[in-house]
Amino acid sequence: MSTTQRKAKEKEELKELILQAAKNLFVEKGVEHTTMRNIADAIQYSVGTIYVYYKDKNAILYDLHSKGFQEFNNVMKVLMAVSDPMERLKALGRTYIKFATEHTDMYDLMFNMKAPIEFLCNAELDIWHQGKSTFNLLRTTVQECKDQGYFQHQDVEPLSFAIWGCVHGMCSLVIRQRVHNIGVSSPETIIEDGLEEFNRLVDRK
Amino acid sequence: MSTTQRKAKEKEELKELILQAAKNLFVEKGVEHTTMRNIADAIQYSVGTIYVYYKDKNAILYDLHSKGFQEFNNVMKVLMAVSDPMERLKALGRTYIKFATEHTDMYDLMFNMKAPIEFLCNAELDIWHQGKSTFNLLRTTVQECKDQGYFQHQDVEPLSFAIWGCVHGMCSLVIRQRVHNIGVSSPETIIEDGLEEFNRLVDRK
DNA sequence: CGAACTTATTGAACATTGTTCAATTTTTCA
DNA sequence: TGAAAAATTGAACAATGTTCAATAAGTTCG
Repeated sequence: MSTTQRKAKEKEELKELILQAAKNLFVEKGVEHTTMRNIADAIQYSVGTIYVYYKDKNAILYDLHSKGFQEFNNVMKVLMAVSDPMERLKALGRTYIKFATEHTDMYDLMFNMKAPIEFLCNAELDIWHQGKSTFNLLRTTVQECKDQGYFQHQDVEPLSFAIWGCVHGMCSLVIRQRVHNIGVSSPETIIEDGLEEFNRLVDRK
Repeated sequence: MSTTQRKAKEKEELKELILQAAKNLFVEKGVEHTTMRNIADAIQYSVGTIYVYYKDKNAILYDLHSKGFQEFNNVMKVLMAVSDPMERLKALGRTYIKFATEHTDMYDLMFNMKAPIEFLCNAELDIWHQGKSTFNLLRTTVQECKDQGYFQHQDVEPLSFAIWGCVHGMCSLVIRQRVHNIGVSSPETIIEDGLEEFNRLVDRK
């Protein structure tokens, strides 16, 4: 069976090679300015080969999207070690922003682009597990804050969504360039400053 | 001069015709699934004619984006009549969400899509006036809340940005389908519920 | 070893896009 | 009316995602 195993491994390796080449090109020149032929050239294979390993361009995008969430999830999960829930909540926000600003293109792909979700819908996967589990980290943390006397008379799930929305919204507005040239005093640090003020709203019993 | 005036008026009318046809098609089948030929067919002109009135597809998108902001601005400006600033702040949020959920495609174009901003950058317009003036409505309202004793020790500009981010983020997550199939209990009303909880965070002295 | 069979790879070909521009039609006005 | 100006056309182009018959490489077994 060693040959079939080796074959399978080689196939996986080539698939990974395609994925990484695609990622590099996407980061370098943007998703919509990267062609299938570009990817093929980068790995020194012909266009046709890519279609053996991926159904279409969206499939590559979805795979990248998945890998991104895996990593994102891991980064966030580490923070569950912070015992104080309010501290943890703040840390989740900081880490989220750090990820978004350091991996702009990945973040865009994960949270803004339509392609990966279209692929997901076409594939008829009715639950988006990765998104669900990341959101659960937040929901759990907010619940624990509530247990400690924060957020009295507040509903955990909608509140968690609002918090997620706030952090995501700030990142999204900056990434999608809706804050540039708008007359904001410090565009470089506006997200961090925004988070600081948001934390002040949240950290009250 | 009546002929030249009429000519100018006719040109404007045709430009508007193109714009409305484009908008209808965009709403109907999505921006990226609407072709220039589709727009031409809809208005019973040939493709070439469109290019007399618009430099390229992005120019149409930008024009639509501008018109959208004009309307958005008008809707929001009305709320400045609400004298109590905290009430006004909440009304701004509600109205923002209403606009976003009722004109999904327009909102997407205005706040998420890259094309209009790319056009803006290429045109070397260094200030995005419409975005600026809408943000100022929010900033002014937050400032007035502060004058009334809310948001003590908070910085108005970053706080305004955080508030904007929260509302935008929730809308964006829903529109871009990042909340579907995630296990949230009430996806239909999640934005409104989220806003309600956010308002509870904000409405404390 | 080598022939039959399986798998992997290729790249020309296709349909569809945004965009251009020389040719054609329509309008203007002295 | 007829020549100049303006408006409109649609075939043609380059670039894109995608397909698939043809080719090459690898595997198996007598």
